[in-house]
Amino acid sequence: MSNETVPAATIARIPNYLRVLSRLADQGKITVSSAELAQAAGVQSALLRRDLSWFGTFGTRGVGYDVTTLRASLGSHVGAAQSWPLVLIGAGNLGTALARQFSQPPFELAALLDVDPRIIGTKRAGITVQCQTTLSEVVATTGASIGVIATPPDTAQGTCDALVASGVVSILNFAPTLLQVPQGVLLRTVDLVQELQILAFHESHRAL
Amino acid sequence: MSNETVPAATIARIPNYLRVLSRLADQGKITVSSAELAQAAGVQSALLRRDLSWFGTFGTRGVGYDVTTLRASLGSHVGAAQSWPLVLIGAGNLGTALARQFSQPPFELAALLDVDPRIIGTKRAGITVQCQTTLSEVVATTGASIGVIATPPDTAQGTCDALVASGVVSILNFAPTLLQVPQGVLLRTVDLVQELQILAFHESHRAL
DNA sequence: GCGTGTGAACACCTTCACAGCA
DNA sequence: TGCTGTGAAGGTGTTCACACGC
Repeated sequence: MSNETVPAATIARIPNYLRVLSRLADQGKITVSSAELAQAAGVQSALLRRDLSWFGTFGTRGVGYDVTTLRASLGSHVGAAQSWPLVLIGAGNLGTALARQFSQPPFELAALLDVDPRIIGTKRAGITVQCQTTLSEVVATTGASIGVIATPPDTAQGTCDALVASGVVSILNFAPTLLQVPQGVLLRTVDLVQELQILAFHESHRAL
Repeated sequence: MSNETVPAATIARIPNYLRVLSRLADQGKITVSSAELAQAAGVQSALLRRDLSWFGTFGTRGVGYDVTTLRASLGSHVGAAQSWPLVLIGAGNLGTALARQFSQPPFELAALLDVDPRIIGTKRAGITVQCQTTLSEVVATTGASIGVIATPPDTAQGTCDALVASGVVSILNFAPTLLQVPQGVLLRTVDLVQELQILAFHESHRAL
């Protein structure tokens, strides 16, 4: 079972489960049933069990799951076992906000870059902003494989190309643009306005 | 066809199509085929046609779609015909970044609120930050039906409750917390770290 | 001939329901 | 008995492939 490809939908839910498990662990809970965990994560219990089954069998029938064990196992499958150095480009408000959120394990902010000479050298979210021209050097020395784009949309493609050129193979894009990347580079775009538009759609169709 | 419920997956793609259509319109393009449009939006042409078919038939066989007509029709179905006043709570870096992005049509930033006395009264993203205690007053006077949460996670639920109490029925949450809302309130949570975790998962499974 | 619109096939994802083990 | 793990069923979303109209 654990050798097939894990569904994308499952992967998207794992971080949720991990967050809930951490909260439960903080509360001192030892074991948890699929029903409880699912409720806290906002999904059906059968779906939770199905999701977990892709990674192995963790539970004890009649009892439930050991909170810390499950968190550790799940985390290791999701890459929480290793540390992920990141390069973040764009130190505006969005970049600064992301820098703060992306400084928690297993992620590690290797560098925060920008092109604006007025903010290069200043500190944002506890890290000194470096000049974007040092990108490939930074990638080489830190071994960062993930790049985050938080630049204005018109410079996003150029930034993306620079990231690819310097050897980054996974890119998370927050600029509202469709980016082109070569084969083999993993790109994920988060469009903040799009989320609002989805909400507006539902809102305007309430009266059905 | 247009009377059934539109799939959530389709709705999530419409903003993409609209963005591409706008770009094409700016470039002076008059008509576009489903193949071109789909390519630019990063989907299969058949999927694009299927998506459009939920809203009506817009194309001309053998020719394609009229760019401006399609954009207008699609936009009207998605709520772009009316204006959406928003209330944004949390004027930190994230809130400020969102405020700027959420000030474009059809959205209108009715108010930017915070609890921190040091930033209340200052300007962020072109709007003066108001005290959060004025929330229900602001909602009442502006008629805002959408609220955006950009506060720290520990105050997010309280903020959410306040939004609901003041009459907001759609909430977009950027705090990494699972929020509870009463029946009838539409909640959408965007977890920025989660996106990064999904990327890390794929990255750590490259060697399959 | 070309490209849309769509029935039908397919793939993916979720839920049901229950066997099996603590 | 209680809860997990999972075959089987059901539902949702995507792709195929082609009839139809320009």
